[in-house]
Amino acid sequence: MGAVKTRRMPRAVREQQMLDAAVQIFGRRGYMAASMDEIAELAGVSKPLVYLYLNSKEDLFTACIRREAGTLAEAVRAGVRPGLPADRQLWDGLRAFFAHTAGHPHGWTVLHLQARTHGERFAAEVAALRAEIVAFVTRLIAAAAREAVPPAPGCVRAGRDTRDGDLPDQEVTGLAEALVGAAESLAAWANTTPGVTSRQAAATLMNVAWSGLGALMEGRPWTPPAVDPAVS
Amino acid sequence: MGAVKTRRMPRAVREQQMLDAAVQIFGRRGYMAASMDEIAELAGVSKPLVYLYLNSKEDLFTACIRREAGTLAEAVRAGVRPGLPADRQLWDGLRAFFAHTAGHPHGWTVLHLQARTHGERFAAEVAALRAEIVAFVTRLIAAAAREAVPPAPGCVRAGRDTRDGDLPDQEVTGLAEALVGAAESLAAWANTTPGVTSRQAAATLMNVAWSGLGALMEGRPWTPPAVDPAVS
Amino acid sequence: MGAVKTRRMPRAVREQQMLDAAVQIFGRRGYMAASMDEIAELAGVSKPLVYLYLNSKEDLFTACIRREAGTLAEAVRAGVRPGLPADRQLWDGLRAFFAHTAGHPHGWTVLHLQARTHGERFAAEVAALRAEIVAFVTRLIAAAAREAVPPAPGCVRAGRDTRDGDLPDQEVTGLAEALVGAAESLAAWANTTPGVTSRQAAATLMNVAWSGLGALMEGRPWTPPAVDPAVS
Amino acid sequence: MGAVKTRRMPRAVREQQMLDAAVQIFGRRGYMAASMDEIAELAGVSKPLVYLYLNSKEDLFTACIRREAGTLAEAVRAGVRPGLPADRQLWDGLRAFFAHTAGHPHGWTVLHLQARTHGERFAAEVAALRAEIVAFVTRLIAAAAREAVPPAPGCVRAGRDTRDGDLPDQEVTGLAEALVGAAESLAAWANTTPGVTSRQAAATLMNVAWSGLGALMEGRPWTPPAVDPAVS
DNA sequence: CATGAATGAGCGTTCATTCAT
DNA sequence: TATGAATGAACGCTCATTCAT
Repeated sequence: MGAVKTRRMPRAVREQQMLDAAVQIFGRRGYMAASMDEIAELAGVSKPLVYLYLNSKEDLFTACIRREAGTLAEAVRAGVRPGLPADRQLWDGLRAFFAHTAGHPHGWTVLHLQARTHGERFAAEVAALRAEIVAFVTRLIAAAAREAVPPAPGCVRAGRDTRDGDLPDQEVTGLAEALVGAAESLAAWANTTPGVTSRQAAATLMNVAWSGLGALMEGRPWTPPAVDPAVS
Repeated sequence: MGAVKTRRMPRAVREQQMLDAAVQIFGRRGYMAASMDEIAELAGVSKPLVYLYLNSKEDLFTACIRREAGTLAEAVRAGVRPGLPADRQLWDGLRAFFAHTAGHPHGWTVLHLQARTHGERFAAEVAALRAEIVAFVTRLIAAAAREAVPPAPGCVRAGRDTRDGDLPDQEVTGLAEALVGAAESLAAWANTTPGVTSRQAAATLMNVAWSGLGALMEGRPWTPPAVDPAVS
Repeated sequence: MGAVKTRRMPRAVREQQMLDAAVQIFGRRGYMAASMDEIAELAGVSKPLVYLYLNSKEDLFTACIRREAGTLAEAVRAGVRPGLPADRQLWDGLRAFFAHTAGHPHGWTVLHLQARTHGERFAAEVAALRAEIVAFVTRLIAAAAREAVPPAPGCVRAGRDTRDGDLPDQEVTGLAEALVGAAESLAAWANTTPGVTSRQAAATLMNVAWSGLGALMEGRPWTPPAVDPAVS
Repeated sequence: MGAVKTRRMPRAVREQQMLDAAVQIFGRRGYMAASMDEIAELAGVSKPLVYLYLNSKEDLFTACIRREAGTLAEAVRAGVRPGLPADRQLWDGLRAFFAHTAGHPHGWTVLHLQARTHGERFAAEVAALRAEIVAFVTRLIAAAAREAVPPAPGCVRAGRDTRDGDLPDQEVTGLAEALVGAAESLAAWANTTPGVTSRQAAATLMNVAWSGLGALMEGRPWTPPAVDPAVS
């Protein structure tokens, strides 16, 4: 392990090596437990060079987060073709997401666990990525609602108006949050459970999510029990 | 701030004070950034006493995790009445889960973020809790399937056999994982987004999840597109 | 060298040992070149203890400056008896000053050289001491002027009014500055030149200074040549 | 800021640019806090070139000291015309000294503060300059004594023989030391106190010093009190 | 002549942990 | 029971200095 000691590399290359090493160490040990010494050694350079190029531990961590967030977002974006129906887009996005996280476990750990655990400054970096994905999912849900709506012109389903605005914004966001959380959870599960492919994980999620959304939008929601006064 | 300085407390009480302080500090600062000095000070005792009772930082953290996992599990257990229908049990469990995490933010942070980011040793502790919850949800899903299946004896739904075993174990576990992940994500969302109550979060989740499960078990799953040979 | 390793000392004692060591090292190496390691070793304690008691290198240096400035000021104050004539007070003050600086060379170096060379923050600390001494000298000069004035009641010397206000404030301050600077210079000279006692140094300075002041106050100043237009 | 980037300069010029930059940085930050990076950048050259021309930080600092000492000495020398009376020579020398230090504050800081605070090696460099100035002043005092002595042939002043040898060498040196110290102190005072010109500072010093010397040489010294046996 | 790339060595600071009382 | 006193070990960061081109 540890890059072959090749001297005199151009700066850009060295920087990527350092980021590779840093993502690995940060993913394994966590931000605080990771030592710059270990990162430098794994990158095959001396510590001062890491500081020369990346300034500080904080900046290095931020650079890791940005790079990993960028490649993950790009992977999902590349997996989705905008023209297709909403369910197909979601399916493709999920497949790309599971595939990328499975292929970059350290990067995923950095984004999913480490960045959110060590200070607002880092959490904010990932929050942008998450917000982008949640927005993407939100758009798909809205699109699905629109596609699903016009069953019969003039038809009104049981006491509910079923135009797009059928689902309040906040509920849509909540649904997107739930879906993203489920996906994150399944990614970890699929990546650590032998015998589960990322395709199966995606299928499982689509199954429950898309059907649930359909039922929801067709006006067949699950009804909570009347408020139990003892629990509020 | 900090417990009132009362001398000569029985050991059990002192230990709880220390754990209270530790959970708070670990939750606020994270495992590594938390200092034994600060914990001892907040607990109102001297540092050697912390070591006398709890041996080391690792052991102290483990004790925190165990206690918080125990109280969370107990809260969920207490919220559910076994005799009721599966959907009601799930609803009650979710409500209890959201309520407890909202009421113990430091404890929840310790379990959800800190314990999973600082070494296998701690992650394993929470994994046990998560496994218990996933198992609980898995049982409910299975029960729901059983309840849903025999709608009319002799009825056979479109080409699929719809007994319990209809859904393979692995898929059920996957569904449970997804549901738990969605719940975790929604807990964070509801706890940090103003205007969203934990009840609404629970309702949103039940809506999509239960409807989705119903559709699944009635043999109307979402069908993935045929494998695109170009992407595998 | 280095205190005998005596364990478990009360805090106040240890702090003085640390300050002793720090003054010595700071005096010898300068603020920046002094290492906390060396100071701790000379004090006979571990480095963390130095930080526990004195917080940081800056604070340690400040503490050194304050202590040395305090003892020097105290020594001068103790050497002067307020009731005596101005020349006697100045003489006693000089003797005390030379004696103290000769007896505490490291402390004097810290005050005179190091503190003024390493940042405004430290310079300001010594400035207070210096201001006190300059003020003391200023008072003596003014007193001398008052004593010298009434040679004959009604007598007016050549075109100059010879009350106290005779010498403008700024000039008095300048004189005090000059005298203090001369004293500092002579202290270094006497302390490093073999065969020169601090008594001789004091006598030399009194000789020129007091006579000069006398001449000045009697209205026989040295007259600068007319302004040479070539030099401005 | 920083020299315009002009390539291919002759070595001598480049060296001067480096020394200019170094004096400025050393003066501002102090010897240890000054970084070769900053100096090279301010000089507009790359760091290896600084090492190529000036070997090391120590050598660079030494070169700075030598150059600044040289220009200061030269300025004083140029300000004094040997044929004139001693008091006029001293006055001119002081004026030149104050003017040069005021005009080269970084250089003066390097000589007066930095060089004396960072090791014998550098202190010795400035000591040479100081010795030269002290020697110059010593000569002037001696000349003044000679001028002052033969006021009236045959005249003998109160019990003291007043030829040149009247003042022992050591005392003359001490006087010169005092005067130089006073000048240094006044230079700092005049350069930092608004409303005080270097001309006033010089006048103040001449006033007290020359009158004092005069009184001294005319055999009217200040007499120290009898040794107080209690104090030694 | 000039520089981008690279490092050995060391420093200020902190922290979990223990001893002696 | 409880604590003031003390430390070994490590970490983030910087800097003077040198290759290789």
